[in-house]
Amino acid sequence: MNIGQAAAASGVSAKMIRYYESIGLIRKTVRTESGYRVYADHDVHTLRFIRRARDLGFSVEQIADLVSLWQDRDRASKDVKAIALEHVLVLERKIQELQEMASTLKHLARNCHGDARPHCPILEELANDETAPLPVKTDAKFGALGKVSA
Amino acid sequence: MNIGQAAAASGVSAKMIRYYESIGLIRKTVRTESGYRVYADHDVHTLRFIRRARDLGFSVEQIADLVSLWQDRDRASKDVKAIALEHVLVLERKIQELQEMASTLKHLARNCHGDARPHCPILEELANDETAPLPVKTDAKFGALGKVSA
DNA sequence: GCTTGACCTTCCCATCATTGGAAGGATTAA
DNA sequence: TTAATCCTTCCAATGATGGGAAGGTCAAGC
Repeated sequence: MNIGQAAAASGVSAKMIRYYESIGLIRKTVRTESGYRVYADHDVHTLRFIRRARDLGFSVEQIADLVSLWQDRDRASKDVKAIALEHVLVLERKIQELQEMASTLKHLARNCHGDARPHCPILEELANDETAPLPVKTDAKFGALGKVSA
Repeated sequence: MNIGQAAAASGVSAKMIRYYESIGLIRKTVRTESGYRVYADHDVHTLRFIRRARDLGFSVEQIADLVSLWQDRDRASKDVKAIALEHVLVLERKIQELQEMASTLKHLARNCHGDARPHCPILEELANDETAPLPVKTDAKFGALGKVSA
């Protein structure tokens, strides 16, 4: 099986298969005399596993861990579960972040007439200086006020 | 005001201020004789606006639109509202995607003992070939079966 | 056998917003 | 004067993916 067929059979693009090989997520395959990569059914099986994990939002690094646990007959299921639950936490943190953005925006939009007039609470809120930004990297080591005399 | 002070006052890092300038999101500032960028209060105000928009997840491109609407006294609030609501849609789509991932994973994790034994429904599901992947770019133009005879 | 088109190879570039760091000049306080 | 701090520009990296060029290979049809 060539890479294109493996791609179609696994749902992982040929580009990504080569990439996964280059970063060591999957092993280098046998090549034909002319240099074409050759894949067997079990390679496609692995690619499908990777594809499913990717669809669940796992990072390539986590996928590498999952693949190696998958191929380890003596794995402990708690190791797999730990990766999954850690990822759930990340997902839920992200979800909450996005929900906060969305609800703020919906609130602002609800109060915006959305007509031809210029008055707009959305812009007003964005321009609102009362909303203090958190500290941030400034390039300067002691912030806007200079070094506080110790 | 130097860039570091503008950064501390706005919550946008000096690095990003330079970047925003380079891509044209903000105007080039006056410089001192020695080349230091000089910022005024209204620049900080703009940077805070940008920072607030960024915190709400707007892309730089959208922020550029918002800034220009903000500075246009004759804007129509519907133009602002359209950008905001479009972004809400994107956010909600993303939220749903992440929620599906999280709920699948939680379901799988609930059924995984998470002990020292190797049996693991999480890995089983990832390895499940029944879950058909969607079509994907393969590098090949006619998929795994070759060109269908027309 | 030769042409053609589909397929493969490697290599480089772009994305998006952001950070890191190097090399070197400017400013400022002690 | 010196040392610390800040500024400058430029280059690189992130993560996962796609785009595309330049060129070699393979299979089908004439």
